[in-house]
Amino acid sequence: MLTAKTQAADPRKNHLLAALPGAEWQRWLPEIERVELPLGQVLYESGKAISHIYFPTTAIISLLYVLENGASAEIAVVGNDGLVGVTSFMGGDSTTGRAVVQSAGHGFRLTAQAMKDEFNRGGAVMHLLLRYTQALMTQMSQTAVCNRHHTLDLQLCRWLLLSLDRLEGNELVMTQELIANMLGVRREGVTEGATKLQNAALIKYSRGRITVLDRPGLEERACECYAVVKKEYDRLLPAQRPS
Amino acid sequence: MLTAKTQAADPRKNHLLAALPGAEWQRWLPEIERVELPLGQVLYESGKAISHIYFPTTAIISLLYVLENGASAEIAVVGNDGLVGVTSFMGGDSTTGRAVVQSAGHGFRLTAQAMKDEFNRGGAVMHLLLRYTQALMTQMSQTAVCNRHHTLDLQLCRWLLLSLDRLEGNELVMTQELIANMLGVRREGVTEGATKLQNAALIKYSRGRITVLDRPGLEERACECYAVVKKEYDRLLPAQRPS
DNA sequence: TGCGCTATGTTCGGTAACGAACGTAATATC
DNA sequence: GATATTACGTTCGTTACCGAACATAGCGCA
Repeated sequence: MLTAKTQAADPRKNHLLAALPGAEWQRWLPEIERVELPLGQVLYESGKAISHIYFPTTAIISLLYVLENGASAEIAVVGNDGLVGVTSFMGGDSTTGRAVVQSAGHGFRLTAQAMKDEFNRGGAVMHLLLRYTQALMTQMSQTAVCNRHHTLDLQLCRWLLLSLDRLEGNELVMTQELIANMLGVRREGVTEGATKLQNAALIKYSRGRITVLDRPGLEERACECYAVVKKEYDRLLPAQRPS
Repeated sequence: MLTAKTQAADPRKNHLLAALPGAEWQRWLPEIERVELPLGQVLYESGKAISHIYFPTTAIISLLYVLENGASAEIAVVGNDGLVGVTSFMGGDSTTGRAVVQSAGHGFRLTAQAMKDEFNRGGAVMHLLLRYTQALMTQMSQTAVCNRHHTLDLQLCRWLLLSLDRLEGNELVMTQELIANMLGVRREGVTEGATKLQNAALIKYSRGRITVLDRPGLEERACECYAVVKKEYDRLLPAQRPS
């Protein structure tokens, strides 16, 4: 019998969980645990062992790196398209980065050990996880290049689109300050960029709520980086429902 | 009987090959092929299927990304510490990046299919390759952050050290033009940075030959990024000789 | 209703890197 | 030994972003 709660939070909203073959899905079901992911929560910290792997459904997680002087930059973003904690099955147990909830919501989690065991069974699950990891590497590469060559305006468009893809609806709940931290720039720079986008009638925002008015226009304005990453995700992780 | 040629190019100069357990090593030996890697050779191209996996011994390979407008940036660098073509066993078959020989030398290669088969046997080899891939991800992350926050001078130090670690001796054969392409900056910027380093008696250079005079000084001057990556490589891939 | 907090807007001087053009010097080629 | 080529050096105006300081405006809450 489905309770209201389980209905409200279907694990299969997460694409990776949804892609599990029937047998694996049955095996995982008792292992996964639903968790709330409030804004700002740190899922793992640089150098520390990872305890759980997270599969976001409605939340968005930022993988970011914090320098000694406190400056930070986002390396990649994970939503219902993926999982947080690839390092568990890659064998490192820890990373040099940090994972933070960038947009509040929910997700499911599995202990790192359970994840490792499932991975080591090999087969379809392993290959799915590896393909996801490669997609993540693509996103990381593109971020590096984008940081180097593209202006803040373009990067802001890319970032908004990446976030939007991982949410329902067309509204983002996040302040310019937060965005600035993610992009590794000053808050004032984001204000400037956001103002331009608002003047162009692409978005509308007020006190931590950004509404996207013209998504095609935003895509038009974004740098190629967004499209490249999206295409690669689609290629590596085609939408699939298990039988 | 060892010929002069095989002596001059021991596959086990590559750390990953050196780390193979005895049984695997015996199985791989007839499969690997020695190749010359001249400056500028492209080992794989964006979007195209990878035919071979390369294990550099004396060459250095740059993984870089080229934007639509021709601008480029290095994502990571691979030498005798690793392999080029993780995408073969990660399942994607192709990448969005490009691999170019940045410093001429030699290496060994394996067909992508053979690599995939070896990987899929699981066990120690698979885990070794995955740990290497994680180390590579660390390098990519750090590059992204470094691109964002550090000045050209610092990045130049980091880059020289990364290259130096993958070569024998203390001399790098590469022009400022090439370095500029790798770092994704103008050649003039590299001239300026290199001049400063030379004035500080850290390096000496002339027409495509850079000699490192004071390596500790260079490390001192580099941003934290170099040390972080090195430490993570050492952690994930401890020097090991198989029994 | 007003107080205070937080989000956003604006300004100003400073700097790192860009883009382009041109100068110089070391090595290669004949 | 003259010339071409390639690598490096220098200059100048421009731009994107920084750092800091300060102004305003929406919103919760007493």
